[in-house]
Amino acid sequence: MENINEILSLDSKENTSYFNKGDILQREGENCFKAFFVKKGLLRSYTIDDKGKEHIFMFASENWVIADIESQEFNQPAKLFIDCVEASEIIILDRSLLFKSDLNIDQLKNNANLLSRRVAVLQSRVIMLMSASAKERYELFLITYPKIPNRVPQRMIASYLGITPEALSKIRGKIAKLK
Amino acid sequence: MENINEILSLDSKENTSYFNKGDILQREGENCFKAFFVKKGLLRSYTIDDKGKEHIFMFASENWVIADIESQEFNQPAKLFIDCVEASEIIILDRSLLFKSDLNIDQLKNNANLLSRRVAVLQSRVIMLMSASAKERYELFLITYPKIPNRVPQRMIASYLGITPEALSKIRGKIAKLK
DNA sequence: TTCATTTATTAATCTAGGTTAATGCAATTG
DNA sequence: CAATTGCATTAACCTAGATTAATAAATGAA
Repeated sequence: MENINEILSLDSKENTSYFNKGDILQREGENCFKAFFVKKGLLRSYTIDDKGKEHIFMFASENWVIADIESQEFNQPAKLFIDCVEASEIIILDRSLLFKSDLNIDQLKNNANLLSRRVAVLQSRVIMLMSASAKERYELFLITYPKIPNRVPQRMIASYLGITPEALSKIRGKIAKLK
Repeated sequence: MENINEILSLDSKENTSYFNKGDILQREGENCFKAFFVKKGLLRSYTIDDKGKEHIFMFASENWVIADIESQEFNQPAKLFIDCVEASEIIILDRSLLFKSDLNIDQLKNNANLLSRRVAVLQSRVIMLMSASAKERYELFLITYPKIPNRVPQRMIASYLGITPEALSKIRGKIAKLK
Protein backbone atom coordinates (compact mmCIF):
# COMPACT_ATOMS: atom_id res chain seq x y z
CA MET A 1 0.00 0.00 0.00
CA GLU A 2 1.69 3.14 -1.15
CA ASN A 3 -0.10 6.17 0.21
CA ILE A 4 -3.10 7.54 1.99
CA ASN A 5 -5.09 8.43 -1.08
CA GLU A 6 -4.74 4.95 -2.49
CA ILE A 7 -5.72 3.35 0.76
CA LEU A 8 -8.74 5.56 1.19
CA SER A 9 -9.89 5.13 -2.38
CA LEU A 10 -10.08 1.38 -1.93
CA ASP A 11 -13.61 0.50 -1.03
CA SER A 12 -12.71 -2.94 0.22
CA LYS A 13 -13.52 -3.88 3.77
CA GLU A 14 -10.11 -5.41 4.20
CA ASN A 15 -8.46 -2.28 5.48
CA THR A 16 -11.39 -1.17 7.61
CA SER A 17 -11.61 -1.80 11.35
CA TYR A 18 -14.92 -1.84 13.22
CA PHE A 19 -15.31 -0.47 16.71
CA ASN A 20 -18.08 -0.12 19.24
CA LYS A 21 -19.10 3.00 21.10
CA GLY A 22 -16.63 3.56 23.89
CA ASP A 23 -13.82 1.51 22.39
CA ILE A 24 -10.45 3.12 23.01
CA LEU A 25 -8.11 3.34 20.02
CA GLN A 26 -5.25 5.07 21.74
CA ARG A 27 -4.33 5.66 25.37
CA GLU A 28 -2.15 8.29 26.98
CA GLY A 29 1.40 7.06 27.41
CA GLU A 30 1.31 4.57 24.55
CA ASN A 31 3.55 4.81 21.54
CA CYS A 32 1.57 6.44 18.77
CA PHE A 33 2.46 6.15 15.12
CA LYS A 34 -1.11 5.80 13.93
CA ALA A 35 -3.67 8.15 12.50
CA PHE A 36 -7.33 7.23 12.26
CA PHE A 37 -9.44 8.00 9.22
CA VAL A 38 -13.16 7.95 10.00
CA LYS A 39 -15.21 6.25 7.27
CA LYS A 40 -18.30 6.21 9.44
CA GLY A 41 -19.02 7.17 13.01
CA LEU A 42 -17.46 9.67 15.39
CA LEU A 43 -14.19 9.72 17.30
CA ARG A 44 -12.79 12.16 19.80
CA SER A 45 -9.33 12.88 21.19
CA TYR A 46 -8.84 14.19 24.72
CA THR A 47 -6.44 14.60 27.63
CA ILE A 48 -7.09 13.79 31.24
CA ASP A 49 -5.50 16.29 33.60
CA ASP A 50 -4.00 15.70 37.05
CA LYS A 51 -7.42 16.22 38.66
CA GLY A 52 -8.90 13.48 36.47
CA LYS A 53 -10.81 15.92 34.29
CA GLU A 54 -11.25 15.26 30.57
CA HIS A 55 -10.52 17.99 28.01
CA ILE A 56 -11.68 17.19 24.49
CA PHE A 57 -9.21 18.37 21.91
CA MET A 58 -11.03 17.37 18.77
CA PHE A 59 -14.00 15.52 17.30
CA ALA A 60 -13.63 13.60 14.03
CA SER A 61 -16.66 12.54 12.05
CA GLU A 62 -16.95 11.12 8.54
CA ASN A 63 -13.94 11.77 6.27
CA TRP A 64 -11.75 13.34 8.92
CA VAL A 65 -8.42 12.14 10.20
CA ILE A 66 -7.64 12.21 13.91
CA ALA A 67 -4.20 11.71 15.46
CA ASP A 68 -1.94 12.92 18.23
CA ILE A 69 0.28 14.94 15.95
CA GLU A 70 2.10 16.74 18.75
CA SER A 71 3.33 13.51 20.34
CA GLN A 72 4.24 12.05 16.96
CA GLU A 73 6.08 15.15 15.88
CA PHE A 74 8.21 15.21 19.01
CA ASN A 75 8.55 11.43 19.25
CA GLN A 76 6.88 11.27 22.61
CA PRO A 77 4.37 8.82 24.05
CA ALA A 78 0.77 9.82 23.41
CA LYS A 79 -0.69 12.74 25.35
CA LEU A 80 -4.14 12.13 23.94
CA PHE A 81 -6.68 9.40 24.38
CA ILE A 82 -8.67 8.61 21.26
CA ASP A 83 -11.98 6.76 21.54
CA CYS A 84 -15.31 6.15 19.82
CA VAL A 85 -18.25 8.40 20.61
CA GLU A 86 -20.32 6.21 18.28
CA ALA A 87 -19.81 2.79 16.76
CA SER A 88 -17.35 3.56 13.96
CA GLU A 89 -15.67 2.26 10.83
CA ILE A 90 -12.05 3.30 10.85
CA ILE A 91 -9.09 3.01 8.51
CA ILE A 92 -5.93 2.90 10.53
CA LEU A 93 -3.05 4.72 8.85
CA ASP A 94 0.59 4.74 9.74
CA ARG A 95 2.12 8.15 10.21
CA SER A 96 5.11 7.18 8.12
CA LEU A 97 2.79 7.26 5.09
CA LEU A 98 2.87 11.04 5.27
CA PHE A 99 6.61 11.07 4.73
CA LYS A 100 7.22 7.92 2.71
CA SER A 101 9.88 8.38 0.11
CA ASP A 102 7.84 7.03 -2.77
CA LEU A 103 5.02 9.54 -2.55
CA ASN A 104 4.47 11.45 -5.74
CA ILE A 105 4.08 15.19 -6.08
CA ASP A 106 0.31 15.20 -6.02
CA GLN A 107 0.18 13.06 -2.94
CA LEU A 108 2.61 15.31 -1.14
CA LYS A 109 0.63 18.37 -2.13
CA ASN A 110 -2.48 16.75 -0.83
CA ASN A 111 -0.75 16.12 2.50
CA ALA A 112 0.33 19.75 2.66
CA ASN A 113 -3.25 20.80 2.04
CA LEU A 114 -4.56 18.59 4.83
CA LEU A 115 -2.01 19.95 7.24
CA SER A 116 -2.62 23.51 6.17
CA ARG A 117 -6.32 23.11 6.80
CA ARG A 118 -5.59 21.73 10.23
CA VAL A 119 -3.34 24.65 11.12
CA ALA A 120 -6.14 26.99 10.07
CA VAL A 121 -8.70 25.26 12.29
CA LEU A 122 -6.35 25.31 15.26
CA GLN A 123 -5.50 28.96 14.74
CA SER A 124 -9.13 29.91 15.01
CA ARG A 125 -9.56 27.65 18.06
CA VAL A 126 -6.68 29.32 19.92
CA ILE A 127 -7.98 32.79 19.12
CA MET A 128 -11.47 31.86 20.29
CA LEU A 129 -10.18 30.38 23.54
CA MET A 130 -8.24 33.56 24.24
CA SER A 131 -10.72 36.19 23.21
CA ALA A 132 -14.30 34.92 23.36
CA SER A 133 -16.65 34.21 26.26
CA ALA A 134 -18.06 30.73 26.85
CA LYS A 135 -21.38 31.81 25.33
CA GLU A 136 -19.68 33.15 22.21
CA ARG A 137 -17.62 29.99 21.84
CA TYR A 138 -20.73 27.84 22.16
CA GLU A 139 -22.63 29.84 19.56
CA LEU A 140 -19.71 29.65 17.14
CA PHE A 141 -19.44 25.92 17.73
CA LEU A 142 -23.10 25.46 16.80
CA ILE A 143 -22.58 27.37 13.56
CA THR A 144 -19.28 25.71 12.66
CA TYR A 145 -20.25 22.13 13.52
CA PRO A 146 -24.05 22.07 13.27
CA LYS A 147 -24.30 18.29 13.11
CA ILE A 148 -22.11 17.40 16.07
CA PRO A 149 -24.49 18.56 18.85
CA ASN A 150 -27.06 15.93 17.83
CA ARG A 151 -24.50 13.20 18.11
CA VAL A 152 -22.63 13.89 21.33
CA PRO A 153 -23.74 14.42 24.92
CA GLN A 154 -23.83 17.99 26.22
CA ARG A 155 -21.00 17.36 28.62
CA MET A 156 -18.63 16.59 25.74
CA ILE A 157 -19.48 19.83 24.02
CA ALA A 158 -18.76 21.60 27.29
CA SER A 159 -15.45 19.80 27.50
CA TYR A 160 -14.57 20.81 23.94
CA LEU A 161 -15.43 24.43 24.74
CA GLY A 162 -13.28 24.37 27.85
CA ILE A 163 -16.12 24.81 30.37
CA THR A 164 -18.09 22.61 32.78
CA PRO A 165 -21.39 20.92 31.87
CA GLU A 166 -23.06 23.09 34.51
CA ALA A 167 -21.82 26.27 32.86
CA LEU A 168 -23.00 25.09 29.43
CA SER A 169 -26.40 24.22 30.84
CA LYS A 170 -26.71 27.72 32.28
CA ILE A 171 -25.72 29.26 28.93
CA ARG A 172 -28.27 27.13 27.08
CA GLY A 173 -30.92 28.16 29.57
CA LYS A 174 -30.15 31.81 28.98
CA ILE A 175 -30.20 31.43 25.19
CA ALA A 176 -33.50 29.52 25.29
CA LYS A 177 -35.10 32.20 27.45
CA LEU A 178 -34.18 34.93 24.97
CA LYS A 179 -36.21 33.24 22.22
CA MET B 1 12.73 32.42 -7.76
CA GLU B 2 11.53 28.91 -7.50
CA ASN B 3 10.90 27.97 -3.89
CA ILE B 4 11.27 28.87 -0.26
CA ASN B 5 14.45 26.94 0.35
CA GLU B 6 16.21 28.59 -2.54
CA ILE B 7 15.11 32.02 -1.48
CA LEU B 8 16.19 31.48 2.08
CA SER B 9 19.53 30.01 1.13
CA LEU B 10 20.43 33.12 -0.81
CA ASP B 11 22.44 35.34 1.44
CA SER B 12 22.00 38.39 -0.69
CA LYS B 13 20.39 41.45 0.73
CA GLU B 14 18.25 41.83 -2.32
CA ASN B 15 15.37 39.78 -1.03
CA THR B 16 15.53 41.08 2.53
CA SER B 17 13.32 43.88 3.83
CA TYR B 18 14.28 45.99 6.82
CA PHE B 19 11.74 47.19 9.37
CA ASN B 20 11.74 49.26 12.54
CA LYS B 21 10.24 48.37 15.87
CA GLY B 22 6.52 48.91 15.66
CA ASP B 23 6.28 48.72 11.87
CA ILE B 24 3.13 46.91 10.79
CA LEU B 25 3.55 44.26 8.09
CA GLN B 26 -0.05 43.18 7.88
CA ARG B 27 -3.32 44.65 9.09
CA GLU B 28 -6.64 43.04 9.86
CA GLY B 29 -8.95 43.19 6.86
CA GLU B 30 -6.20 43.33 4.25
CA ASN B 31 -5.72 40.68 1.63
CA CYS B 32 -2.98 38.37 2.82
CA PHE B 33 -0.98 36.14 0.54
CA LYS B 34 2.31 36.73 2.29
CA ALA B 35 4.30 34.87 4.87
CA PHE B 36 7.19 36.47 6.72
CA PHE B 37 10.44 34.69 7.40
CA VAL B 38 12.43 36.26 10.22
CA LYS B 39 16.16 36.47 9.47
CA LYS B 40 16.76 38.71 12.44
CA GLY B 41 14.50 40.37 15.01
CA LEU B 42 11.10 39.50 16.41
CA LEU B 43 7.59 39.66 14.99
CA ARG B 44 4.23 38.95 16.53
CA SER B 45 0.76 38.24 15.17
CA TYR B 46 -2.38 39.26 17.06
CA THR B 47 -6.08 40.02 16.86
CA ILE B 48 -7.88 42.99 18.28
CA ASP B 49 -11.30 42.10 19.69
CA ASP B 50 -14.48 44.19 19.72
CA LYS B 51 -13.44 45.77 23.01
CA GLY B 52 -10.16 46.90 21.46
CA LYS B 53 -8.10 44.35 23.36
CA GLU B 54 -5.08 42.71 21.76
CA HIS B 55 -4.62 38.94 21.84
CA ILE B 56 -1.20 37.74 20.72
CA PHE B 57 -1.44 34.57 18.69
CA MET B 58 2.23 33.96 18.04
CA PHE B 59 5.75 35.28 18.34
CA ALA B 60 8.31 34.63 15.61
CA SER B 61 12.01 35.11 16.23
CA GLU B 62 15.01 34.14 14.11
CA ASN B 63 14.36 31.41 11.51
CA TRP B 64 10.64 31.21 12.04
CA VAL B 65 7.87 31.90 9.58
CA ILE B 66 4.80 33.84 10.61
CA ALA B 67 1.60 34.15 8.61
CA ASP B 68 -2.17 34.27 8.92
CA ILE B 69 -2.68 30.74 7.68
CA GLU B 70 -6.34 30.59 8.66
CA SER B 71 -7.30 33.57 6.53
CA GLN B 72 -5.17 32.35 3.64
CA GLU B 73 -6.56 28.86 3.82
CA PHE B 74 -10.16 30.07 3.67
CA ASN B 75 -9.43 32.93 1.25
CA GLN B 76 -10.56 35.56 3.68
CA PRO B 77 -9.15 38.97 4.51
CA ALA B 78 -6.60 38.90 7.32
CA LYS B 79 -7.80 38.34 10.86
CA LEU B 80 -4.37 38.95 12.30
CA PHE B 81 -2.17 41.98 12.55
CA ILE B 82 1.53 41.26 12.16
CA ASP B 83 4.09 43.76 13.41
CA CYS B 84 7.66 44.15 14.63
CA VAL B 85 8.43 43.82 18.33
CA GLU B 86 12.05 44.64 17.47
CA ALA B 87 13.74 46.10 14.42
CA SER B 88 13.78 43.14 12.06
CA GLU B 89 15.20 41.73 8.84
CA ILE B 90 12.46 39.91 7.00
CA ILE B 91 12.15 37.85 3.86
CA ILE B 92 8.69 38.22 2.45
CA LEU B 93 7.38 35.03 0.89
CA ASP B 94 4.35 34.49 -1.23
CA ARG B 95 1.99 31.80 -0.04
CA SER B 96 1.70 30.40 -3.52
CA LEU B 97 5.30 29.18 -3.13
CA LEU B 98 4.02 26.48 -0.82
CA PHE B 99 1.91 25.02 -3.59
CA LYS B 100 3.80 25.98 -6.74
CA SER B 101 3.69 23.29 -9.34
CA ASP B 102 7.42 23.16 -9.92
CA LEU B 103 8.39 22.27 -6.38
CA ASN B 104 10.40 19.10 -6.13
CA ILE B 105 9.79 16.22 -3.76
CA ASP B 106 12.26 17.35 -1.13
CA GLN B 107 10.86 20.85 -1.08
CA LEU B 108 7.34 19.53 -0.66
CA LYS B 109 8.44 17.24 2.15
CA ASN B 110 10.10 20.15 3.83
CA ASN B 111 6.85 22.10 3.62
CA ALA B 112 4.96 19.19 5.13
CA ASN B 113 7.45 19.08 7.98
CA LEU B 114 7.06 22.78 8.69
CA LEU B 115 3.29 22.47 8.74
CA SER B 116 3.40 19.37 10.88
CA ARG B 117 5.57 21.12 13.43
CA ARG B 118 3.13 24.00 13.48
CA VAL B 119 0.16 21.71 14.08
CA ALA B 120 2.07 20.16 16.99
CA VAL B 121 2.76 23.52 18.59
CA LEU B 122 -0.86 24.61 18.22
CA GLN B 123 -2.14 21.33 19.64
CA SER B 124 -0.18 21.86 22.82
CA ARG B 125 -1.31 25.51 22.98
CA VAL B 126 -5.00 24.53 22.79
CA ILE B 127 -4.60 21.88 25.44
CA MET B 128 -2.80 24.29 27.74
CA LEU B 129 -5.44 26.97 27.30
CA MET B 130 -8.15 24.46 28.17
CA SER B 131 -6.56 22.63 31.05
CA ALA B 132 -3.90 24.71 32.78
CA SER B 133 -4.12 27.68 35.15
CA ALA B 134 -2.55 31.01 34.24
CA LYS B 135 0.38 30.28 36.55
CA GLU B 136 1.00 26.90 34.93
CA ARG B 137 0.80 28.41 31.46
CA TYR B 138 3.29 31.09 32.41
CA GLU B 139 5.74 28.60 33.86
CA LEU B 140 5.51 26.42 30.76
CA PHE B 141 6.02 29.45 28.56
CA LEU B 142 9.25 30.30 30.40
CA ILE B 143 10.53 26.79 29.88
CA THR B 144 9.44 26.51 26.26
CA TYR B 145 10.57 29.95 25.10
CA PRO B 146 13.29 30.94 27.56
CA LYS B 147 14.69 33.73 25.37
CA ILE B 148 11.46 35.53 24.55
CA PRO B 149 10.80 37.06 28.01
CA ASN B 150 13.99 39.14 27.78
CA ARG B 151 12.91 40.59 24.48
CA VAL B 152 9.25 41.47 24.92
CA PRO B 153 7.36 43.57 27.47
CA GLN B 154 5.50 41.74 30.23
CA ARG B 155 2.15 42.82 28.89
CA MET B 156 2.77 40.97 25.62
CA ILE B 157 3.56 37.77 27.47
CA ALA B 158 0.32 38.25 29.39
CA SER B 159 -1.51 38.73 26.11
CA TYR B 160 0.04 35.56 24.67
CA LEU B 161 -0.99 33.63 27.78
CA GLY B 162 -4.55 34.92 27.54
CA ILE B 163 -4.49 36.96 30.76
CA THR B 164 -4.17 40.63 31.76
CA PRO B 165 -0.85 42.29 32.63
CA GLU B 166 -2.17 42.78 36.18
CA ALA B 167 -2.81 39.06 36.58
CA LEU B 168 0.64 38.19 35.26
CA SER B 169 2.22 40.67 37.64
CA LYS B 170 0.39 39.06 40.56
CA ILE B 171 1.56 35.61 39.46
CA ARG B 172 5.16 36.79 39.15
CA GLY B 173 4.95 38.32 42.61
CA LYS B 174 3.73 35.04 44.03
CA ILE B 175 6.48 33.04 42.30
CA ALA B 176 9.17 35.49 43.46
CA LYS B 177 7.96 35.30 47.04
CA LEU B 178 8.24 31.50 47.06
CA LYS B 179 11.95 31.66 46.27
C1' DT C 1 -39.20 -5.02 33.20
C1' DT C 2 -36.31 -3.40 37.06
C1' DC C 3 -32.28 -1.48 38.88
C1' DA C 4 -28.16 1.11 38.25
C1' DT C 5 -25.59 4.38 35.80
C1' DT C 6 -25.04 8.37 33.16
C1' DT C 7 -26.74 12.76 31.95
C1' DA C 8 -28.89 17.44 32.29
C1' DT C 9 -30.58 20.97 35.09
C1' DT C 10 -30.89 24.19 38.94
C1' DA C 11 -29.23 26.55 42.82
C1' DA C 12 -25.92 28.04 46.51
C1' DT C 13 -21.48 29.08 47.15
C1' DC C 14 -16.52 30.05 45.90
C1' DT C 15 -12.47 31.71 43.35
C1' DA C 16 -9.23 32.77 39.52
C1' DG C 17 -8.68 36.19 37.03
C1' DG C 18 -10.83 40.68 35.19
C1' DT C 19 -11.62 45.64 35.91
C1' DT C 20 -10.54 50.03 37.58
C1' DA C 21 -7.56 53.08 39.44
C1' DA C 22 -3.47 54.99 41.57
C1' DT C 23 1.66 55.16 41.90
C1' DG C 24 6.47 55.05 40.56
C1' DC C 25 9.59 54.03 36.86
C1' DA C 26 11.64 53.58 32.43
C1' DA C 27 11.80 55.03 27.80
C1' DT C 28 10.88 58.30 23.95
C1' DT C 29 10.37 62.55 21.97
C1' DG C 30 10.73 67.46 21.07
C1' DC D 1 16.79 68.85 29.37
C1' DA D 2 11.81 68.65 30.59
C1' DA D 3 7.70 66.51 29.28
C1' DT D 4 4.93 63.16 27.62
C1' DT D 5 3.92 58.44 26.97
C1' DG D 6 4.20 53.63 28.04
C1' DC D 7 5.12 49.95 31.46
C1' DA D 8 4.93 47.18 35.82
C1' DT D 9 3.11 46.81 40.21
C1' DT D 10 -0.28 46.97 43.96
C1' DA D 11 -4.74 47.11 45.89
C1' DA D 12 -9.95 47.23 46.15
C1' DC D 13 -13.59 45.45 44.09
C1' DC D 14 -16.34 42.64 40.51
C1' DT D 15 -17.84 38.71 37.64
C1' DA D 16 -17.71 34.58 34.62
C1' DG D 17 -17.39 30.36 35.31
C1' DA D 18 -15.94 26.50 38.83
C1' DT D 19 -17.37 23.65 42.57
C1' DT D 20 -20.54 21.14 45.23
C1' DA D 21 -24.71 19.16 45.85
C1' DA D 22 -29.39 17.76 45.08
C1' DT D 23 -32.93 16.23 41.80
C1' DA D 24 -34.94 14.36 37.78
C1' DA D 25 -34.82 12.41 33.30
C1' DA D 26 -32.63 9.39 29.95
C1' DT D 27 -29.96 5.37 28.92
C1' DG D 28 -28.47 0.81 29.40
C1' DA D 29 -27.60 -3.60 31.42
C1' DA D 30 -29.44 -7.88 33.66
